[in-house]
Amino acid sequence: MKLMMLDGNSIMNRAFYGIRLFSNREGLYTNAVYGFINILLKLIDEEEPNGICVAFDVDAPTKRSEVFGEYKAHRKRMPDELAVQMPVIRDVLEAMNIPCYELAGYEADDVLGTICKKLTDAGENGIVVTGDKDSLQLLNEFVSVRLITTSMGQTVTTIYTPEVFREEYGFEPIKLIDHKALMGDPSDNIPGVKGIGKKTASSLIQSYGGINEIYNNIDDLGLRKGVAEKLIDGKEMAFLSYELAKIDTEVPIEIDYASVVNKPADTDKLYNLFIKLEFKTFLDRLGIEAAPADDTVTSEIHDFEVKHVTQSNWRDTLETIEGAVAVVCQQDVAAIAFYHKKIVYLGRECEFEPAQWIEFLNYFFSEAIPKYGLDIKTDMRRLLELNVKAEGYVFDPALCAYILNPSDGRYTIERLSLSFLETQIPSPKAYEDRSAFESLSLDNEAETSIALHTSAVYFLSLKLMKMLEETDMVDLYYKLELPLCSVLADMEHTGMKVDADKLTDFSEWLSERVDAISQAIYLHAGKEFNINSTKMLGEVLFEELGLPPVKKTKTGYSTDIGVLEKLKGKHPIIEEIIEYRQLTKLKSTYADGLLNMIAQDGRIHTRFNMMVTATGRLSSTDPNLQNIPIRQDLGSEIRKMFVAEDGCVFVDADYSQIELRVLAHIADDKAMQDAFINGDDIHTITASQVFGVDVSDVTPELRYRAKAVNFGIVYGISDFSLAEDIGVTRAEAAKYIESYLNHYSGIREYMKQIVETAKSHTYVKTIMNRQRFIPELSSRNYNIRSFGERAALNTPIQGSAADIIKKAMLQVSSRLKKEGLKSKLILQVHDELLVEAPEDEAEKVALLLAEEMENVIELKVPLTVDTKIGKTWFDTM
DNA sequence: AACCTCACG
DNA sequence: ACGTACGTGAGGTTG
Repeated sequence: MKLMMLDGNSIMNRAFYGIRLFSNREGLYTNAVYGFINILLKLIDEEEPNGICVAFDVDAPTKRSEVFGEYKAHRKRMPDELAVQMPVIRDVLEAMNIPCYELAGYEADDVLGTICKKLTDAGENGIVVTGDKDSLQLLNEFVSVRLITTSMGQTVTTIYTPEVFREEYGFEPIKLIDHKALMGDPSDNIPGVKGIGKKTASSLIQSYGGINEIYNNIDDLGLRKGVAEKLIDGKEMAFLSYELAKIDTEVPIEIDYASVVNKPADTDKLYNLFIKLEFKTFLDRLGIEAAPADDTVTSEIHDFEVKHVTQSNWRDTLETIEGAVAVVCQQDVAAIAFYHKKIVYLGRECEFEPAQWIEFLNYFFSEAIPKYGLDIKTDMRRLLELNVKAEGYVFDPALCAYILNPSDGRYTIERLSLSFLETQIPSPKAYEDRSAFESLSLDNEAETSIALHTSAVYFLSLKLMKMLEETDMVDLYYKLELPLCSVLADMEHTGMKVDADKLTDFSEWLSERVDAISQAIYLHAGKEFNINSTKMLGEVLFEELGLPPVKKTKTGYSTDIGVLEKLKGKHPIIEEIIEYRQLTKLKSTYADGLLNMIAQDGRIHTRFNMMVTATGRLSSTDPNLQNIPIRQDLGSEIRKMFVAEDGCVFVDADYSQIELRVLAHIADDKAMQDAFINGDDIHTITASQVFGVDVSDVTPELRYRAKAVNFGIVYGISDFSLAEDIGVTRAEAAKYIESYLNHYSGIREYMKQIVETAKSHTYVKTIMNRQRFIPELSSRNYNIRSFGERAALNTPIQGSAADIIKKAMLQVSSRLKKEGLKSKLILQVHDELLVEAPEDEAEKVALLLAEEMENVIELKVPLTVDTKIGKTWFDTM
C-alpha cells in the first residue's frame, strides 16, 4: 500500500500565504481552500497513492501545554481570514471521501506520526506531505516525506527519504529531535541549549549520536571548554526541548490505515460545494457535471425543442408569442433565437431573402415584442449597424447581476448560470465565429449551444428579476440602468470624428522629438539602453550615475514621476527622462493609439462599459476616451484632433464640483452647504476656514492646498498622502485635516457614521440606492480593512455623482429627441457630457444641457453646470 | 500574466 | 510597527 498523509494545517497555511486573498460573491474567503485543492490534485497526479488521509490540529489545551506550561501556549493565532476556511476544506475533503483525523489535545504532526508508526510496524509504505521540517524525524525505510517550501515566491517540493536526509544533515532522521533539542526553535517556543546554534548542534550530533550519548559521557568527550559548559548549564533545557521537539507517535486515536483506500468522491456534494466556492476550474479539471435534476430550473433549462423560423412562417410564429422572449445576437446578427413555452425558435439570415430578413429584424425588435437579452447594449449597437433600432428590451440578467453585486467583475453567461442557476453550460465559443455557424447544419453542436444559451438567458432573467425585487434597487435598474443601454448604444454608434491627417502630423512631430531626446539621454548615460525599461533605467540612474534611490518597488528601483521630481536638479538626465516619458506616452497611447482606432467612417467608436466599476460609473475602452489629456499644454493638443462634423460644433457641459456638492448633501454639513448656496469658490472658502485667514487674503498657494484637502477628504484622506501630495510635512498635513474637520464638523460625523453603517450592513449605498458590498471591512488585516473604510467613505460620493449624470444623460437624450433636434450626445466623462450639434442648434442645446443637468435631482445644495461651445474638443476647455 | 507607469475624473 | 487617497484603461517590459 502507498498511503499519502497530509498535514492539513501546514498545507492550508502555505496555501493561504502563497495566494493572494480572495473570496466568493458572499464574501467568504476561499484562497487557502483553492490552494489546498490545487496542491492535493497535483500530488494525486504525481504520487498516485492508493490511499489519502489528512490530519488537523485541534485547538484545545494540549497535553504538552499542561506538562510544559507556557512553552507551546502562545503560538501565533491564525488570522481570521484563514480560520474561516478551515471548516470549508473539511467539507471539501468529506465530499472527496478523504478521511480527516484529529484528536483534541494533539497536533496534526502527532497524528501523522502515529499513523506512520502503525504503517512502519506493519511494513507498509507511506508518504507524509507537509511544510514543516520537523516531520523529517518520521523518515524511515517505509516512510518518505514530501516537504513543501516556498523559495523566491515559488512553491518547491522536495522528496525526502532517509538517504536524502543523511546526505543533507549527516545524521539519522530520528536524531533531528536531538538536533532541535540542542539548537532550539524560537518560532515553536522550543528553548534549546543557550549558546548552541545550528552548526554546533549538527557537529555534536554527527560526532556523538544524540543527547543521551552526549550527556552520559559529557566529561569524557573532550569537548571544547565553552561548549561543554554551555551543555552542562543547559542540560535541563535540552531534555525539556527534546520532549517538545519529539513528534508523538502514540496518539490514542483509532486509525485503521488499511481502510484508508481511495473512494470515489461524492460528485453531487462536491459539485454544490465548488459552485458555492466558485471553483469552476476544478469542476472542469475533475470532469464534474451538474448534479442531476431534482432542481427544477436545472432540468428546465435543458428541456426545450428547437424550431426554425423562416421567411414564410415568422409572422405566424411571432403572433403566437405572448410572454417575454429571450434573444441572443451574434456578431453581425447572423442568427436570432428566442424562447417561448419550451421552444427555442431559431431564425438564420441564410434562410431569408435580404429584404425579408430586415423586415423580420425590424418587427422582432419593435416595442411590440418584449424581450430579454444578455448584455443588451452590445446587441443594440450591432443592430444599429444594420440600421435596426432595438426596442422592447425589458430585462438584461447580466446588467441586473452587476447591479446586485458591482464588485464581481464578470457577468458572462457561464458565470451567471453557474452562480444563479447552479448549472454549468459550455462556453459560447462554439458559435461565436460566424463562418462556423453558417456552415453548420441543423442538428449540430453550435445550434444546440445557441439554443441552450437562449434558454439560459430566459431562466436567468426569471431568477434575477425575483432577486432584484427583494432589494430597493428596482427603480435604479428599470428607470436608470436599463434605459441607459440604448442611449449608450447610440453614443457608441455615433462616435466622434477625428482629424487623422493632423493626428499623423502630430505623431511624426513627436517621433522627431523622441529621437532627439533619446540621443541626449544616451549621451548623459554614456550608453544606449531601453529607456522604457524601468529595470535598465534604474540601473543607469542609481548604479551607474550614482543618484540616490528614493523609493523601491516590489521588483526594484522606482522611477515614477514622484521619484524623478525629487531627483530634479541633481543631474540633467532627469529632466530629459521626464520629457521622454511625456512624449512617448503621447505618441504611443494617444497619437498612434487613436489613429489605430479610426473606423471606416473616419470616426472613433469607443465602448462604454456599464458593468465594470464598483461604484456605478461608466468606463470607456477601445479606445478609452475618458482619459484624453487635458492637464498639460502639450497633451491637450490631442483634443484639437477631435473635431465636430462639418457644419457642427461641440457643446460641452460639465458639472462644477459635483462630488463635493454630493458630499455636502450626504454629510449634511451646513458650513459646506452655505458655501455652495452662496455660490462661493469652495476651495477659497475652505482655505480661508482651514488656515484662518480672510477670504481676500487667500493666496494661490493656500487655495491649492485647500483644494488638495478637499479632494483628499473625498478619497478618505491620510496625513501621509496629503503631505506627499502638497509637499508639506506630515505634521503640517495632519494639522490641516484636523482644522478642516473642525470647521466642517458634519463631514467628520459622516466619515465616522458611514464606516459604522457599512460595517453593520456590509454594504454602502448611493442617493439612488445603488449598493456596493465591502467585505474588506471585516478583515483583520489593517491595510485591507483601511482600504474598506476608504471605499465605504468614497463610494456613496462617487456613486451618487455617477447616478446623477446617468439620469441627466437619459433626460438630455429624450429632450433632444422630443424637441426634434439633430444634436447627438456622443461622450460622457464622469462629470461632463459632450454633444455634437449643428451650428444653428448649439446655443439652444447649451441651455438645454444646463437645464436638464442642473435639475436632475434636488439636493440641499444647487448643482451648477458650465457649458462651452467649440469647433474642436480643445476649444471647449 | 504581473508589474510599472501614467493618462483622466 | 506598518503602509499610506477613490475610481478607471492602455502601453510597455519582464518573467
